[in-house]
Amino acid sequence: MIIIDYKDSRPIYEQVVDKFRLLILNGVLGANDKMPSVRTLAMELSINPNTIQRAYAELERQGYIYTVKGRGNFVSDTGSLKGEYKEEVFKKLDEICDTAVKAGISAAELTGHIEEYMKGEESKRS
Amino acid sequence: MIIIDYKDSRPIYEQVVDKFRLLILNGVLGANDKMPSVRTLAMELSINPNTIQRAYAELERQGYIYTVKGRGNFVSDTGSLKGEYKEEVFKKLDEICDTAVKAGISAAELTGHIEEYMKGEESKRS
Amino acid sequence: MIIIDYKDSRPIYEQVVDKFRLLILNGVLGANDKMPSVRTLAMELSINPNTIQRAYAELERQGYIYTVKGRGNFVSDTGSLKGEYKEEVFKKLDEICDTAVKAGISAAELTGHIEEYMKGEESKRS
Amino acid sequence: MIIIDYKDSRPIYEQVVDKFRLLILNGVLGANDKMPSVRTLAMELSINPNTIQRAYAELERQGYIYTVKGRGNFVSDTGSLKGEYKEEVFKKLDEICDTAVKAGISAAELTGHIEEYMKGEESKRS
DNA sequence: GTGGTCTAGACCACA
DNA sequence: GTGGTCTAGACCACA
Repeated sequence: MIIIDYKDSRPIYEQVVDKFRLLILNGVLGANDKMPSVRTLAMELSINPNTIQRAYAELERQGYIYTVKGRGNFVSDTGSLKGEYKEEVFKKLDEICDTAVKAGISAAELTGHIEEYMKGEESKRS
Repeated sequence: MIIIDYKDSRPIYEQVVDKFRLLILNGVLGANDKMPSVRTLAMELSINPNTIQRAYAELERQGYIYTVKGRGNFVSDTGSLKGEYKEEVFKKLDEICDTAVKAGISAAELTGHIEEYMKGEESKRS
Repeated sequence: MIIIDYKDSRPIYEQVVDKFRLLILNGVLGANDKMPSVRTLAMELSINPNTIQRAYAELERQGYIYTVKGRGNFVSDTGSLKGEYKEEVFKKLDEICDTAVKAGISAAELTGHIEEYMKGEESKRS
Repeated sequence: MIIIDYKDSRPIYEQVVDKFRLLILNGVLGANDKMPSVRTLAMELSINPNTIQRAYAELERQGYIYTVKGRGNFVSDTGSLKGEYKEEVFKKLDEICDTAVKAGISAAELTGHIEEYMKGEESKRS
């Protein structure tokens, strides 16, 4: 379900956070589903439990999961999360576009590329 | 000419690199212009000279500047750089869009947002 | 009668204790009333019986209930309990106010806020 | 400057966070002041550096400090923080008052006690 | 069994 | 020197 990319420069705990965010946002993990236990997942991924712990703590802080002491971690209601995630994505896009324009790339080139790319992806999936 | 944002989480050398890339790409610094000396710039920004050194090394590695021993650093021909920079930006955009789609955000929302945003920016500048 | 909030970060046994303390203090449960049996309540709330056991032990320790072997748990006389509870609340309030003042919030702001808030609550109930 | 209370049930990292929040909010530590280095503070308090690290990470997340890689941690502008802290305190007070009222303590008793207490504290300081 | 905290110690990026 | 990440391993509270 989750694969760590050791060549990725991002820290492991962040990769774990991102993987679970996707799984939760697109409904693979539904509200109140039980997350794998810290120890189990640590074993599965051959990662130290502390690292998983940190990822789960971050997921909880962001509202993706909640902890019941002695029982485990569970997925929260996805309700407002999708909106927040969208804002996050939009903000990243805006920043990239801003600096791109400053570097002399035209707005038309940027929007053109994205539309092109998304069409390509769409046709791949269909 | 260059301002460091200490509250930015990115390392200082990376901020310096990015600032110069923009200055070179949009022509503020032209081909064969002399870069400020490592020591001077370090003093100006109250930064460790090692950090500037590292930024310059990175700029040279990416082909934005070249070094003449004993004389200093100079801006390269911008020729191919703009194309490479564009590729870099496009790649970043594609990655963000990919994960966004995986999280359940539709392609239409993404392209829609970007077009909207770029139009807003364009009208601000005009 | 009792609802557990799994998203609450406090341990379950503590939530159970607090709920019963309120029920006893405001008279919903009167002196010598029988408490639900450990097993029954555990079933009702889908909670581990050990957890209820622990909550009851804590309630007994604080004097809110007493145990009769073989017969069950019963509510104590509320007599002195209300006074103790009040002390407890006052102590918590004092601590919060102390640190607030240390952080630079004025005493007037604190008392002002509380009066304001209580008036609002009072009017809601009437 | 900072003292850990091992009898306090709260985790060490949380105590460190709270101590620094007070120092920053009431101006003992001003904007852009350097925080003690993780290692130094760890030595001083005979605490593991990881624990300090965690406290600092939390302080950064809450906006009290910012990190400059390779340089250290620095105090942020206190501007909006005081307002947020006040909200936090008010929320805690409201919750306590709510449950107190549910337990049968009158609003008048609560506000009366606080006013009384704050007056007492005020006269101590003057 | 489940998560939370902490220590000891290592290694890395950055300045 | 400074912070950031990670491992190994221990101990505790809670269910």
